[in-house]
Amino acid sequence: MPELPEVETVARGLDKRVAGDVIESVWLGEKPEPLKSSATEIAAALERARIAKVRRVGKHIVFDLERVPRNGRGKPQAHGQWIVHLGMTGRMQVTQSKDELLKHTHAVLKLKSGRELRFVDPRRFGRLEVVRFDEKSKTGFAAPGDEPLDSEADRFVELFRKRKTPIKSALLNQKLLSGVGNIYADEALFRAGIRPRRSAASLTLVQLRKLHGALIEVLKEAIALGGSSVSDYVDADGKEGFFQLQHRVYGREGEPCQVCQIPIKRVIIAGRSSHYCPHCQR
DNA sequence: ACTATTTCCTGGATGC
DNA sequence: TGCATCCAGGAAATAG
Repeated sequence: MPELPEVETVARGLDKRVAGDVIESVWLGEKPEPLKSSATEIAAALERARIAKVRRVGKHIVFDLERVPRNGRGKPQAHGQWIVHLGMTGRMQVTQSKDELLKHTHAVLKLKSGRELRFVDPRRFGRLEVVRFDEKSKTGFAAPGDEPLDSEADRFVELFRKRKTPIKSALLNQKLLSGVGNIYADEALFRAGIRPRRSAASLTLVQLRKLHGALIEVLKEAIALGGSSVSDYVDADGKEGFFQLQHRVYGREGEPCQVCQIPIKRVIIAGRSSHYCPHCQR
């Protein structure tokens, strides 16, 4: 499941491989498509655009697009952005055009280098959209919440301290922080020693600060290992991540806690599996 | 203004 | 072996 560390890994891989390349043509799959923008809008924004940069914003992959003047001279102009959300099973591939098309391929971009950039998503939870710049506005895509890795402790505390909802739900709320999903919410709560059902408002300042530190720590460690491969996540090179081996609670229901040996519990909060140690987390 | 619940979607796992 | 059912979950939509 692509959360912040997985999307960061994919975006870095894509930037390394396709930045500087030019999109020559776009194919989009049959309806119903996982599109937020219309197919026409997407094709119009992408065709003949140069990929200046690929980066992550929240759980979104942002392709910064430029247009090169028709005569080939003059500076490329910032033109718009292509936003890809991988959902649960979404995947970006950089392939040769002769490579076999995977089932559930919803978008194929032909690149000037002869390669293709493909979006594959069996479960169709992913989303594609474009943001086009004009003379007046070059406001790019912005995630609804704060970037977890850039968040300051004081700001983090302020975001959460008045919420009555369980801290687990608050961590998953993209309007507060953008990028945290089920795995890293559970892992951060374990590291901070906080039970997922505790209401955010009931936590002390010390606990909230500890959670802030734990979240940044676990996200950074996960990025360093290329993210977590559970179900079918792979990066832009088709390689799996390794952070799933470091999970201390997620997906470990019934296994002994690595700290106290008490079995890890699993409960449902806000419709999501939540894993925790009943002894270490209070 | 918040918070909680439902819905979307398909492959893989499980049960009888 | 085969068929039905359940489950995973991000975020938008809906309801309270």
